[in-house]
Order: sequence, then C-alpha cells, then structure tokens
Amino acid sequence: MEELNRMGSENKKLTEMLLLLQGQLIDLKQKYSENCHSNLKKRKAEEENLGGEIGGNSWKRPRETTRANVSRVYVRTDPSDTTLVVRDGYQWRKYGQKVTRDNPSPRAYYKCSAPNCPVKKKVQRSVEDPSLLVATYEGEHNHLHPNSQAQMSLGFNHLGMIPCSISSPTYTNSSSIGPNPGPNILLMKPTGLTTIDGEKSSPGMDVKEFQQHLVEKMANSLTGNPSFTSALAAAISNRILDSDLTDNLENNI
DNA sequence: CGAGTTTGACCAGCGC
DNA sequence: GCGCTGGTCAAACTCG
Repeated sequence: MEELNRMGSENKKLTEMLLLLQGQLIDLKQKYSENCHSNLKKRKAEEENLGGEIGGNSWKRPRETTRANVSRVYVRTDPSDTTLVVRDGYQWRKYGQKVTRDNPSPRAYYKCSAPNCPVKKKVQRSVEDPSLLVATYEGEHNHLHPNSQAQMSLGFNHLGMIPCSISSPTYTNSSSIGPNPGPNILLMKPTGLTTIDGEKSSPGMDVKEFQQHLVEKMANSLTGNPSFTSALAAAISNRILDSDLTDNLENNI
C-alpha cells in the first residue's frame, strides 16, 4: 500500500513535470518556425533573446513599458470546436477578436469580469497543433478564484490552472468538461473518464484503482512512444539553456 | 432587461 | 507620411 502511494505521488510529480516540458516544447517549436520564416520574425527572435521571453512572456509589443505578470497556458480541445473558450473557473468577458498575421485562426481577447480586476487573457489556436488552444494571461487577479478552495487543494497556481495540459486529446478536452466551470484537468476526477486508449473507467471503480490503472497506461504510452524521449531531451535542454540565459542576464545586469 | 458576444472602426507603434 | 499590425472600443445584437 505504501508502495502504491509512493508510486502515485511519483506519478503525480512526473505528470506535472511532463506538462511543463510539453508547454516548453511547443514554445520551442513555435519559436523555431518563427525564426525560419521571415525577417520580421527574425527581429522578434532577437527581441526574445534580449529578454522578451523571460518569464514566459511572448508579447513583444515595445509599448509595454511596465511588464505585467504574463503566463501561457495550453489547453487541448477538439479541433472541430471553433469556440475559443478556455475554462479556468474565472468569469471572462470577451471584448474583441482579431485574425493575426502569423496565425490563420482568430485570436480572442477577454477581460476578467470581476469588478476592478485588471486581468486579461488572449486565446488563440496553435499554428502547430490546431487542437491546441494557447491562452496568454496578463496580470494577476485581485480577487479569490470562484473555486479557490478546490483549486488550492489541487495545487493550482494563482491563475487557477496548471501551466499546460496533457497533449493527448483523449486525456484533456476542455469542451468535454461541459457546463462545469472548473479547471481543464480531467485527470483530477476519476469518474467516467477516458483513458489513453479510449476506454472508460467504470463508475464504480475505486479512486486508487483508477490511479494505478492510469499510471500503467501512462507508463505504457510514454515508453511506447519513441518520440517522447527525444521530445523530453529537447525540452530539458531548452530548460537548461533558459536557466543559463537567465543566469547570464543576471550577471550582465 | 441586463449581461455577454460580435464585429467593424479606431488608435498607437513600428518599419520602410 | 503611409501602410501594416495588434490591441481596444463601442454600438448592435443575442440570449436567458
């Protein structure tokens, strides 16, 4: 039993790590494609190298003199689902939508509808993976999360979300959450969920049994995927490079 | 009727 | 100065 608990917590850690790494991998891929395609994007990349990307910030508008708290969140959705909705538990009011030059899918602009809350978010489909929504959050909520208690117990950050979602479409699907305004993490709720190979967990299944089942499925899936190792290696090296860059910048300041 | 969404217009920054 | 682009505004519209 202890072994099971230990495996469970290790699995949790690994899952969180994987989520972070996948987010970074997607960032890296997008940066790479940007660098390869135009002089304008070359300029963007230079700006990123000069610190524009510190803190996960991808907004390079020079007019932003005071840099707000910016973070990016990746959410897996159904590619056929055209709604740019990221359910993070907060109440958002859409105030604009635009088609940007480097992405054929429209970008939606939202403001937090809580009174005096300065937080904004932009939601756009990833060019790389149309089934992936990229939500960019700016600022920090000056009020409690509507589901703050549940969020805290699940270890969510101040945005009420984890940094990115698991990439398997059968794992995380914001549109499958339904009217529940909670976070986009299906793994948290072990009833009637879909596992990697599409099988449903039985409603009567014990939580621990389900977790154990999930651990096995995930392990099989990851070890059976030859691209995972290289993707993981790339993401880790990216992380190392990032920390080196940060160190250099700190030394130079 | 109020809250939220849509969408065209407008504004500011930037490169040429 | 002009055109391009991203971000925001606000009137019209929709929905519960």
